[in-house]
Amino acid sequence: MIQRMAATPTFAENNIPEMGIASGATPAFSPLYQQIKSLILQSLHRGEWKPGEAIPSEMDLAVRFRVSQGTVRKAIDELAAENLVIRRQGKGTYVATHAESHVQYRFLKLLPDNGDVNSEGPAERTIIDCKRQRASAEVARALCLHAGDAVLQVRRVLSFSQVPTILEDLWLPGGPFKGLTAERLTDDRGPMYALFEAEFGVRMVRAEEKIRAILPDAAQSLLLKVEQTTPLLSVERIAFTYNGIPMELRRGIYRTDTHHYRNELN
Amino acid sequence: MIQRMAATPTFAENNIPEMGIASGATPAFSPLYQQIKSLILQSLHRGEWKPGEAIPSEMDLAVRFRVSQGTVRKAIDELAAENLVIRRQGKGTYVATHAESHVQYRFLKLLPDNGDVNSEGPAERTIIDCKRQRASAEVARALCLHAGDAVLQVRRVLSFSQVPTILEDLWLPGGPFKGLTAERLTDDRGPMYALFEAEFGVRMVRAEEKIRAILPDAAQSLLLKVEQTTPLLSVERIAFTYNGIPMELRRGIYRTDTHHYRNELN
DNA sequence: CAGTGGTCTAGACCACTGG
DNA sequence: CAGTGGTCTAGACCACTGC
Repeated sequence: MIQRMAATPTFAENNIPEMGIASGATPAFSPLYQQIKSLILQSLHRGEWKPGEAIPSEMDLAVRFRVSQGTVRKAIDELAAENLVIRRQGKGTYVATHAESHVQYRFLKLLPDNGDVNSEGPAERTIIDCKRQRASAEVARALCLHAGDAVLQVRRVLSFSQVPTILEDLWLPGGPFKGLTAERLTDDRGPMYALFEAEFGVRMVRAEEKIRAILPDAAQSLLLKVEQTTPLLSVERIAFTYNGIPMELRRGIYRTDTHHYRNELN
Repeated sequence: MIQRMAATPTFAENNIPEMGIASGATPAFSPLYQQIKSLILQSLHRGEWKPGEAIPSEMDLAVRFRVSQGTVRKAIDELAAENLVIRRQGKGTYVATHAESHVQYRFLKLLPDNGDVNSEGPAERTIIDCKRQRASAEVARALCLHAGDAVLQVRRVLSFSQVPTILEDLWLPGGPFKGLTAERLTDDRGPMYALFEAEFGVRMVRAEEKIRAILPDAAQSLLLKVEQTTPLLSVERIAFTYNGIPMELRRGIYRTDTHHYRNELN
């Protein structure tokens, strides 16, 4: 239900029954373009347009929502700023994807010390483990599940130029990722998040990381082939889908003698 | 020199001689609002409006630059998105400042593990050293100076609840920071970047950090009161002013047993 | 060429602030 | 109340894409 601020000359008291927003109590007022934005967001979440596909043109959306093109434009501007959508002049607006994103590995901030990302080629990936489990209290909290719920745990190593550099443990909610196997992961090339989109319809949109310095335990030092006295970067990530629902807990351990974690502050 | 895309009905071939952009060869075409944005940027850089002050209203700027309010608006939108300026409805648009920013310590991403920032109170700061020096090759490169140029080096410790948690070394270009002394730093309360604004007219706008895990050397472990076997976070920061000129090199060493470095990915 | 996003304008009205 | 930023519309034209 779209609410207008007040009577406007052309569309006084105009409302569209666009897919009911649960139709509960009318939410606190928000600007038209925000309402449009969240309608588009719902369509993205619902999979009306898949990653990589074009969404309708601004004019089409304006007609559909019965607002001016400028209002749709402002909504899409925000979605583009949040990397949910990509505008291509002369072509259209496309649903962002982790595949062919050309900023592949968008969430991986580890770079080689000699800035050239291409010098080392793509990461070699080794799946060490992929098993179904019950969520520990800690994992359940991070993923908004109940302790004991089914989760998938994956462990893998990423190597650059044959040097094992990253050891990662992932926990994924069992429901959305039903059917994920070690083979599926091993066979795949390209970012893991691209596979999640294509196979499970789960698109990661935003993430939070907590970073610490640690020493590896015995198993970790073995897998990364470093001494147990080598300080390593511990990176705990929670990744979210469209509606801010956490869909992945990831604990990475990074070697930082030849690489570094790069961050930009604004 | 403002260049318009082509003849527009009202302002055909209209140009303003607003403060010459070095007047060199006309730069490749850019949209009007980008030109306005960079004119405003120059005024900020030049100090026409100081941090915390209001800039002219959108209407005033529109008149001054002879464009419509909407175009000025779009320019200011981008400046606001980059945190260079803050909009306050009903009041005006203000030059952003590190003082009273209410997101104080905007660039400090270290948080206590029990999310509550207020539980530990403000950081206690101890200046250990502040001396004039000649830039090493490495420092010179980071600050775009020549090796041997005058730089200021500062070393300080930040403690939370009496626990020394951060050890920082700073290098600042000698020119812009002429007159900075240990006393000036010690007497000051509030963020260091706020002092830089107020006393030296240097506003930090953006920064890049390289993060690694390290073990402290003898001096560092002494100052932070940790064993030399305790892994610590090494954070190397280069901070930039308006025009992307590097004005600070900072090497921080963070304890991460009670705190963590928090990052958001989009 | 038609269709898309990108820029620019002009004008109306709203919401908020402070005197 | 006047002045500010915030929203919304309508319409013109530009730049780019692909047929």
